[in-house]
Amino acid sequence: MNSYGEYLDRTAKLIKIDLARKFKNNGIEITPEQWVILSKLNLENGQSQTKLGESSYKDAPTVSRIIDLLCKKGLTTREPFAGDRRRFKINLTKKGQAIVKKATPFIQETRNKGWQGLADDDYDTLMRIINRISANFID
Amino acid sequence: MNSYGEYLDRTAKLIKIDLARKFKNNGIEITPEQWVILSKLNLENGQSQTKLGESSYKDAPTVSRIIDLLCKKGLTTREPFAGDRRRFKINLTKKGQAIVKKATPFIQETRNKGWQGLADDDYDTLMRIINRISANFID
DNA sequence: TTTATATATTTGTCATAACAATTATTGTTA
DNA sequence: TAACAATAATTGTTATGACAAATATATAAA
Repeated sequence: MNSYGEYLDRTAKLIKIDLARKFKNNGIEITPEQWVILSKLNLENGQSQTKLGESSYKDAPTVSRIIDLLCKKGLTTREPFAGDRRRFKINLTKKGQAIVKKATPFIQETRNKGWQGLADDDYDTLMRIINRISANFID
Repeated sequence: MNSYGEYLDRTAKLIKIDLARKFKNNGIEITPEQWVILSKLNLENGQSQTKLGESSYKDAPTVSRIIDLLCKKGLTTREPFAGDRRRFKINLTKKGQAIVKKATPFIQETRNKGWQGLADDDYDTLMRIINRISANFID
C-alpha cells in the first residue's frame, strides 16, 4: 500500500485545473474554490462563514479571504446577523446567482469528463474508500 | 455521480495535514511537498528540475521554488550540468539524506493511519479509479 | 551561418491553505 | 457583576500552485 496520498493530490489538482480553464474560457471569473462557496450559498443563502467553512472543508481565514474576493466582485454581501454582532449572513447577490447558473453546466462537464470509462458502482466504491481515509484522520 | 472532486481534494488535504504535523512534532523541518522532492532525489540523485517536476506532478516554477528552499536549508545543492548550461543536477546533501531517513517512518505511519479499515484490494481499486480519472484529464 | 524554434529555469502575480495570534463579542461561572 | 472561557471573524506569515512572461542556452532549419 504505497503513496496513495500523492495520487489523490494529483487527481484533485487535475480536476481543479480542468474546471478553472473551463471557467476562464467561458468568461466565468471565479476559481474552483470560489465556486465551492458560491454553490453552498446557492443551496442555502445567508450562512455564516463558520458554517460555510465546515461544509466546504476550509478553515476560517481561508473562508474569510474567499468571501472578501467574492464581495469585491459583487457576487456576495456580508449582512449583519441580528442578535450576534460577531457573525455575518453571507448572501448571494443577483450577480452571484447568475454566475452560479452560468457555471453549473461546466461543473457537470468536468465531472463527466473525469468519469469517462468508470461505472456507477465505481462511484460508491471511490466514496467509501476516500471517506474512510478521511475519517481515519479525524480523531 | 456527484462532487467527487471536492472529496478527493479534502482527503488529500487531510493526509498532508497529518504528515505536516508529524514532521513538525518530530523536529523534521520540511513540508510534505518538500518531502516529495527529497524522496525522488533519494531514489535517483542528480536529477534535473524538469525531471523532478514530471515525477512529482509539479510545474517548473513550483519545483524551482521548492529547490530554492531546500538549498537554503542545506538539504540539496544545484550542481552545473556538464554539457548543458541551462540545466542543474540537483543533489541530496548528507543533511538531506539524514532527513529522508528520519522522515521515512512517519510517511509509513501516515499511510497506515489513513488505510485503517481498508483492505489490500481496496488499494488496487482506488488506484484504478483515480488513475482513470487522472488519465481522463490528460489529452 | 544566420534565423527560428525548442528547452531549462527563473521571476512576477494572484489565489488557496495552514498555522499562530489578535480583536470583538457572547456565554458562563464564581 | 466581574472574571473567565468560548465563539466568529480577521490579520500576518509562509508555502504551494497555476499561469504568463522573461532569460539563457541549445538545437534545427533555411
